[in-house]
Amino acid sequence: MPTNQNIKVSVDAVVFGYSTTNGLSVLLIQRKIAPYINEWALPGGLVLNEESLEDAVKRELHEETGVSINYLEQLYSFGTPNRDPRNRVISISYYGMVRPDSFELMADTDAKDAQWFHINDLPSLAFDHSEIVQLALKRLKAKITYEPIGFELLDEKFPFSDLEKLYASVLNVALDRRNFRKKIMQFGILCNQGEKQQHTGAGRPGPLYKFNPSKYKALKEGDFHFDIKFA
Amino acid sequence: MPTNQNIKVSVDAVVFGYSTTNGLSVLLIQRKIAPYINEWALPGGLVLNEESLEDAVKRELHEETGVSINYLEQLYSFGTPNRDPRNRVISISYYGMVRPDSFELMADTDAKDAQWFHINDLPSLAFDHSEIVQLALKRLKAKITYEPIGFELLDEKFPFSDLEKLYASVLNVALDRRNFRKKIMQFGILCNQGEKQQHTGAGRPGPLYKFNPSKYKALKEGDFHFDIKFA
DNA sequence: CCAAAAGTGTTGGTAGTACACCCATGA
DNA sequence: TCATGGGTGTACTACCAACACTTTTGG
Repeated sequence: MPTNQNIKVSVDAVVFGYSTTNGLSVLLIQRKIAPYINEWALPGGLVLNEESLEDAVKRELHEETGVSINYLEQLYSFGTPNRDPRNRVISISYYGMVRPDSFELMADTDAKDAQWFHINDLPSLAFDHSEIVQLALKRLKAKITYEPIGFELLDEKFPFSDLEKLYASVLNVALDRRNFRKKIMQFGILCNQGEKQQHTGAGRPGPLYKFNPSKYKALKEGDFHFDIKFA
Repeated sequence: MPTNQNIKVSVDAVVFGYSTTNGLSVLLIQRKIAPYINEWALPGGLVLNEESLEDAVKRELHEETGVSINYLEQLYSFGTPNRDPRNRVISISYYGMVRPDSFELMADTDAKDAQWFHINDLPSLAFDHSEIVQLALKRLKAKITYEPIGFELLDEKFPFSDLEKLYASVLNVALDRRNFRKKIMQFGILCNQGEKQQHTGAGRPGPLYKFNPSKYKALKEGDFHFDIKFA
């Protein structure tokens, strides 16, 4: 085995957040060190010798932004020889989701600042990170139609309309309220919590729901398929 | 940037082949060097310093088996700390397809032998390569239902029944001949070559078809979706 | 003329889409 | 009482699944 290989391995995370008021956003850090000093980039960094790839992503993300993630999935590995101007670095990218309100952002280590940016209003990014974000978005849009991952972006208890707005805004389509509700309800993966929405301003308050992962798992064992396709 | 990282980067290829008589197979090499000497493994090896990941896969594949590939796609990156007993090595895996008859296998460099193995009759594999093959198979099954990649496994000109057998054997289901034909033909992505099958033994010979990639591309620009779902 | 594979239509069920009005609440 | 958002049913359409006999060829 030749040992003259000189390539570094890093991980990067595309973390999506969602709020009914602001829509879909991505978590970025402002770099404290060269290259691309002061520019915005994905949280991430070199993998430690004894650490799994997932652990590396979670560690870097926590160090740089203060965010801990629950849903995380590998996206793609980027290895073009000159994507990093210093050495050759391949990046194994991940994407994940959090509820933005559940964390206070705290920049640290290599990051000077950490912020949420709306998906349609991203700054230009360091390295090939724009490409990574676009790929992650594409994957999110696809995945949300055939796996119930949208719930990772909502509060644990949510009114039905939040789910509807989430789908409409992520998929960027207008959808029929009645048909959407019918479909989701048929799956039987939501449980009504018996509570009502509180102080919503105007309008009739609706009940709060909770996603039931064990019910979903049971259904998946059968030949049931979660599948949302609208327009 | 700390430079004490000591991780090597390799690529591995899961190459699928298909023939109407033998069904779906995977290309494996027998290792010439330790660890796992003499055991079967996926073709692959370390990425060179100046080489893209795809180039690395193609090079290793060609060196070790004599096969050149046309369709190739990234699968997943495996990075568990002890997956290689020597050093830490992360592997970026790819999967691809060839028509097995179009190459004579020639083992070389790290490979002592190179052979096709039927997907249901694989030997035990070195490293975590069994896991990689299983993942590739899962992806192939999924992908063949929503992208017309099956053609990569057939001869350029093929009788309709070959396509049908391919789907039946990859997806491992019995499918309705009339409905399958109806669906594929509706897409309009096959062109009849005006030739007939030759010396087929018994039975009525059918016409030969060719996949029309530009027609498919045109359709995809619209809101058309290739989609085969049976049983 | 027999065996093997190719070719071909119709029907019933199911799931998707389109669409409009009433209800509960807060201001 | 008005504005805002929540909640609900039906009819039409389009697609999918099931199903069997005839045709062409080689032996």
